[in-house]
This record gives sequence, C-alpha cells and structure tokens, in this order.
Amino acid sequence: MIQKATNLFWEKGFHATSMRNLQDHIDMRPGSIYAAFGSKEGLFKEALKCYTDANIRHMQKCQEQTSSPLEALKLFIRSIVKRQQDNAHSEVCMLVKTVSELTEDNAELLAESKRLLNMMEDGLEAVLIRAQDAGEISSSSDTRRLAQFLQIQLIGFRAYIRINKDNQCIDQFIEDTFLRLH
Amino acid sequence: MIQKATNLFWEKGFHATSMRNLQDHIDMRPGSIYAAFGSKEGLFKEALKCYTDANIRHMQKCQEQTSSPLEALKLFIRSIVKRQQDNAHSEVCMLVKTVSELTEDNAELLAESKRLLNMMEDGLEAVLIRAQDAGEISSSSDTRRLAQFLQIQLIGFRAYIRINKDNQCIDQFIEDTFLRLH
DNA sequence: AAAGTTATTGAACGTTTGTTCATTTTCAGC
DNA sequence: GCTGAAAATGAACAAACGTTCAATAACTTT
Repeated sequence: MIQKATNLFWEKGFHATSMRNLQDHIDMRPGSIYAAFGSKEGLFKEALKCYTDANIRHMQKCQEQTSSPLEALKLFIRSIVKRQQDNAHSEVCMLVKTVSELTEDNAELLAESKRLLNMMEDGLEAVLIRAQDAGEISSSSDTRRLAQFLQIQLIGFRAYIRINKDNQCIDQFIEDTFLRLH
Repeated sequence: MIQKATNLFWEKGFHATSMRNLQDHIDMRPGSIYAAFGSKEGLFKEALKCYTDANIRHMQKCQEQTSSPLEALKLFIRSIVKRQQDNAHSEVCMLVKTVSELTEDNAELLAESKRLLNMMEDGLEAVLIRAQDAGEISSSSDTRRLAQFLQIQLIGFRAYIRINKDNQCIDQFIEDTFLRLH
C-alpha cells in the first residue's frame, strides 16, 4: 500500500500528486490516510523510505549474484538503467527527482532526500571497499571519490535516458565508466 | 519581466509556482498575463525559451573569451558549476528539472524541454567539431558521442551540487572529464 | 480635443487543494 | 452475543488554484 503510494509519488512528483489521486490509487479514504501518516508530507516521507529500502535490497541482491564486488556494482547500475529503458514512464531516481523538485518550503523532505542519497552513496563505497579488499581496484584508490564518481554517472545516465529514451548510447558509457575504475 | 518569471519557475518548478506567485513576482495582473501568454503553460514555455537563449548566449561569450574551443567548453562548464555553488538556491538546469518534474499531463512542455536540451547538446557538439578542426581532439573522435558525454557529466555535476552543496569534489571531476576528451 | 484602439485592472468564477471529524463499521476479549 | 476499543468512512471545510471578463486607463490617430 505504501508501495503503491511510492509509485504514484515517484511518477508524478510531490506537488502534482493530490491526496485525491492517492486515495484512488491506494484505495483508502482520507481519514485512514491521515490517521496513519498525519499529513501528505508524512506519507511522502514514508514513500522516500520505501523507495530507498527497495534500492538497498536490490544492491544486496546484486552482490549475492556474484562473488566479484565490481561485477555486482556493474550489475546494479546496468539493471537500473535497463529497467528505466524498458519502462514506459522512464523515471529518474525518485530521490534525485525530489531533491530537484522541492525547495525550503518543504525543508524536512528536502533534507531527508539528501540524507538518503548520501546513504546510497555510502552503500556504493562499501562495495568499492570490498572490491579493493578483493584486489579488483588499486589499494591507492580513494573509494569515497569513486563512490561520488559512480553516483554522478548514474544520475547523469538516468537523466539522459529520460531525455532521450531511444538513444542506446548509455550501455557503452557504462562500460567506459567501469574501465575507469581500475 | 519574462526573465523574472523564468527565475521564479526555475526555482519553484512548474507545479509549485502559482499564478498568484507569478503575479506578485513580476508585478502584473492576471488579465495582462493571460492577454500576453494565454495560459500558465504558455508563460512557462516562454520561460523555457528565455532560459535556453541565456545559456546559448553564455556559451557564445565563453567562445569569445578564448581562441581554444576546448578551453571555451571548460570555461562554460566551470562557470555554470561555479554559479551554482555560489548561489544560495543551487538549482539544477531548468530544462533537466522540468523534464524530471513533468509527465504526459503536460506533454507539450515536456517535449519542448527535451527538444531544447537536445539543442544544447547540438551546441556542445558544434564546439567539439571546432576543437577537432583546430586539432585539439583526435579527428577520429565521435563528436556526437563526446557531446552526449559532456551533457551527462554536466547534468550529473549539477545534481550532485544540489545534493551536496559544500562538497568541492566537482572541480576535480571537471578536470578529469576534460583529460578524457583528448 | 475628440474618437478609436489597445492594454491593464481586479473582483469574481467554478474547481481542486490538503485536511478534519462526527459517524459508522470492524473485530477483539469476555 | 454483547461490549468497548480501534479503524475506516466520506461529507464537509476553508483556502488556494487557474482562468475569465466587464470596466477602466492609457495611448494613437485625426
């Protein structure tokens, strides 16, 4: 049910999603929603959490599929890109979209989105450190910097797919990105 | 006056900017606005044009400041990044923000934003071709691909600054990006 | 200066917004 | 099966939304 709300918020954004839209989409009446979440902002905050949790789970799934941390990272980024390419809506990352949309008028949600994005970056770095321990990348590499680099690339890729859905150049850019990590 | 409207739309986004906000900010009454632009969408479309024109002019200014096309590109990207770092609002590119925010409910504005972003990419490629002619990058380089690459990097940089305003890592990433062009 | 044309005004319209709350329904525990 | 707490309902609220238009003001032309 929070899942459904998350998808609607993700697609339409915070402001363009009305409580009526949500009521229809998750099949709940206003009273119940407000009893459970207090406000539109409260529900949105829950959606941000739901979205981030799903992404962290996805990252873990990727790590379980291979013993190579670097391969897991590639799998992670490739699958996100592929899903966006195949999906009709072709949405960018919900956290990035939120950080882009909101202002200080919704300071708490804005700060929370930034916090979750930095959490995702920490997750990337954790895998990069494992790659370093496994000897897949140089021990002299700055893993924090590499995580920032990957974060920037992924954000850029997803925005570009949103703009030019049919352009298949991204697959090659992903390869190039990982060549640079070594 | 369109300038002022552009700035407000840029900061708050299409949906969060109300016609009342605009009336106050540009000091016009609803009747005049609707006589001139027909609708909120009409005014927003004009704002998109205004924003893009300013960016194209900025690119041209950068080219006038140096005889090296590659140096002009670096100047362009660095100045955009710097402005965003110094500015209190720290907004991402208005066109990217709009593409991220809007759905098929505003199909025309969405398509127009994508079109303008591709126009900007064409502008980047034009300078890259000049760089190629000047021998600054290999004649075997795919300038279309390089333009896509730069576009992706710039979008990623600006999103990252929006998330982590104080993190100064971007300056180094810009240097790295241009090392890769040779 | 009068007449005609264009631009500006701001009150008002019908919707839609986020939210509330008295009422009804649901479901334990006895 | 009755009772009391918990959850769900949906009509209703004030405020804000995008937009319209008769009335007024400001310029042009003669």
